[in-house]
Amino acid sequence: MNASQVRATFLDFFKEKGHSVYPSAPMVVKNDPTLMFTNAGMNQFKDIFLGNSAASDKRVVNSQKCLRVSGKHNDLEEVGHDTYHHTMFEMLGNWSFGDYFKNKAIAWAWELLTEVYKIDRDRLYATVFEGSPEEGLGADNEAYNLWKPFLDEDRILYGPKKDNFWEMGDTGPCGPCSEIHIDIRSDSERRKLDGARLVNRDHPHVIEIWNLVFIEFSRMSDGSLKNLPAKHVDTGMGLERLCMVLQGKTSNYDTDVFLPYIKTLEQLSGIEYTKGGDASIAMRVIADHLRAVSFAIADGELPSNNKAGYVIRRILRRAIRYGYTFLGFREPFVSSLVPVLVDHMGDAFPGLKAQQELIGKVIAEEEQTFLRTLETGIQKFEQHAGSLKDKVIDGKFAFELFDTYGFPVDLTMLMAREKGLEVDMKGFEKGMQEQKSRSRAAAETDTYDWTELNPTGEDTRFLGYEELKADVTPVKYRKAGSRGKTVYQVVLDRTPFYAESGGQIGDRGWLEADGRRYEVTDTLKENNLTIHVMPRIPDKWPGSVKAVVDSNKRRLTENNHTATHLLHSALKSVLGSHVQQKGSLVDDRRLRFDFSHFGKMTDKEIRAVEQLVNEKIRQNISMEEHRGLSMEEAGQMGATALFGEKYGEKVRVVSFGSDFSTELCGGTHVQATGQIGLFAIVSEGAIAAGIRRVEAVTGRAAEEFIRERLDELEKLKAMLKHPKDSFKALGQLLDQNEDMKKEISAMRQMQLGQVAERMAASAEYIEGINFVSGKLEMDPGSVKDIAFRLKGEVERLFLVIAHHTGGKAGITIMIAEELVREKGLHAGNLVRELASHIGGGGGGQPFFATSGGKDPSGLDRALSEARKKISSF
RNA sequence: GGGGAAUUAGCUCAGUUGGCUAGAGCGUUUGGCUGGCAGCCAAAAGGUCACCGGUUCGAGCCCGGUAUUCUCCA
Repeated sequence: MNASQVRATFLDFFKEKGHSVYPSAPMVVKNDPTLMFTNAGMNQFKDIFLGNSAASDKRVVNSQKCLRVSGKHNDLEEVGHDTYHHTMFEMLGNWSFGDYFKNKAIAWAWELLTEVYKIDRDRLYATVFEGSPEEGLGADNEAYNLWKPFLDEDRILYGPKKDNFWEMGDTGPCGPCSEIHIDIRSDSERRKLDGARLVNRDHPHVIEIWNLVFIEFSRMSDGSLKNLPAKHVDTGMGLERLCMVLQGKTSNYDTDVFLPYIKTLEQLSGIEYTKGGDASIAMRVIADHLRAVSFAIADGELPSNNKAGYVIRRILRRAIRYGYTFLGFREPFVSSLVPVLVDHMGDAFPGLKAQQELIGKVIAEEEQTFLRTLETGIQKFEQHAGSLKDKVIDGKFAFELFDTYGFPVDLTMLMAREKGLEVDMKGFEKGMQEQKSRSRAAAETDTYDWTELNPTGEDTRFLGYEELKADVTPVKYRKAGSRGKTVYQVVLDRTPFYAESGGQIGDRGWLEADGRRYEVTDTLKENNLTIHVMPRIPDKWPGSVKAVVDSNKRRLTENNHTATHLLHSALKSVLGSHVQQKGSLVDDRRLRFDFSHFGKMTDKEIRAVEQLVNEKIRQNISMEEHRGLSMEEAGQMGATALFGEKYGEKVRVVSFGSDFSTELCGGTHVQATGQIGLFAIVSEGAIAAGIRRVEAVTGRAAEEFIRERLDELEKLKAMLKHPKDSFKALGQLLDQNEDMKKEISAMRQMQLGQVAERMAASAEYIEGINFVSGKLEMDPGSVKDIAFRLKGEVERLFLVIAHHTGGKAGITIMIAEELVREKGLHAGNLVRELASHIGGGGGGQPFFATSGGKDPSGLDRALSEARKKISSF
């Protein structure tokens, strides 16, 4: 059975049992501050478990793409070293939202594994929760008894909190769980040692395959457990492991999920995958990370230097590093695996196929830059290693290499070993700890538990498509703060406030309670909650408050949002259908739109796009809006959906001219395009490989933008005295200026030459020294010039020039090199002595020195003292 | 969000406690030589040392700020 059959069988089995099949949510999470990536199948149902949203289907089945690389579940450093950890994996799960509980969950799991997938019964074990006195929880005897009909009692094991109490994160839904383990060792080994003794002992062949979680609590921020209003079932079975079992393998990497990449890597590197050794680890790392990174890019998350993008970069770089060190790759290689990946998974995940070119380009670009980083790191290392006194590489240096130049420390260690050196890892760790505590201190935020006012158990209803003010009921609020700043987050039963999403910023405005105004500074979405951010709240909440949106700001934002849709369509029609939205930001001042496109837009293309958008504005097209459509219906209307965007079951379609712009969108828009008035592109540029960014303004801001440019042009023309051909006039002016600059500089040189000559002629030959002196009204730069001219012209020179300009005085001394050698003179010392006459200081080298001071009246004295000095040489 | 670093000729980079009028290689232009493989020789052009301010007799170098890029941590 190959992977797609395994997946389909799972979904079909539960469909038969009355479950609705849900698609996988995007792997990259938006709107949840506690989570960057989907790390479990349950993430998209979190709000249902918490009681914030109602479930529309009581029984659900899905296969969810997950990424475990940060936070509570972090497997990144394990990946590759064993045969069963992954960064990205698919989690098969069946769900009950307040419907069936432990009984059916256990019975169906048994039925599917033994009767459908035909797994040997005598290889299976189950674990149940042993209880935890500190949490005040007893043993899960209910689950134990439910297993008894299927398994002998010596195959049902009690397990501790660590293994049998599942929590999503530091806070959130949780509950006891029952795991199913399988023993895939050979018969002879199984005879030698009972499998029950290897369960949860990190044995590579006695492993957990399915976790049945019985969710009934929510973990609060103070660590306590709260009962949830309903009980739920959340199960998760890793597709990759299941494939291993069903395909009779002992490593996930030997299944059809990973083997194609390993085969390709064998060809590219010329090294055989032998299952042992560093080269094999490297191949597993690369095969795993290729999948994670490609799916993340398809979901719209590009490698970058912070947040989720940084995690993606780190995964990719880990793959490159392993390929570089253990497979000998010196050129980009990960990107060349992308076509193999798309061949293999493109059918199950169309987003991957549609964006194949982009994924390849982005990965290749990242590989290039990282290989460059490695090169400079190696250079720095060689330099440092060359200047070493003992055989130990400073931990501080290793950390600097890593922290500042991104050079991986394991490479530092490897290179050190090759040279017979050691690395002071303690010093490195110390630097690392300091870095971490610095960041933690800076990022500390506190959120407190909710205070319930009028609980509803429903999503906030959004009124803002029609209303900008409404009388509403406060539902709950909490304090949130970071570094001393405290704000309140308030949830309402209904609200006219638009919460930031889909690139459109959140509304501002105020709440009126008991005749007083309380400012709303921002509106955010956290999962399905709409949160009003408020610096102050009423001491005592009334049953009803008036919510009022800042309508001016909202209208300007709507102009920009609609213009963004028009721009999107215009780009597609001018540049081609390969244009995909990669991100957007819409506020009241401007709009920003990122999209996939290869190469810079020409001026002509920019103008064409601008013209097309303005054309659509002048046509004053009315908005057509359809709410509550299914994805299928929206698809039939030709609506553009975004990869990596999570849509609910019911979607909204906004269209401006059904033949021009139709998009899935929850944002707010103008009633008719004419309101936008004018559209102007302000800039176009690159933000990553294959991704361009356009910034634009609308309405009054666009007018001002154009007005400013016209004014600028007008002023320039006026300065040129309104010539017939401004460009020609300016060109001539520039040429002329260039010529004159050259001429002036030549003349200045000539002048200086003349002065120098005159001075040379006035040389006095005293005791084997050509003494040249003079007092000049000149800037120090010119004096220096003269000094160096004379140096080339007069032999055995001792030059002293006293000069002043703008009330400042200076003395410059030049001494011929041979005099310096013969008599041991030092211009710097001499000039400092002379500078005392002008109230200043100075210095320089033995043959040339300068000084400066504020008192020009001492210049003559300085000169005569210089003359006297000669006799003492 | 917090730390570290980089920015010098068209490109890749040197530039050592602040002090030889800012250099190299490649590329460009010109002239000469030349039967080859990056042809050879000679010469020239090309720099607001990212930007703004400060310290100093003197700043590419030191200090502060800004911008851009890289990098680590969260």
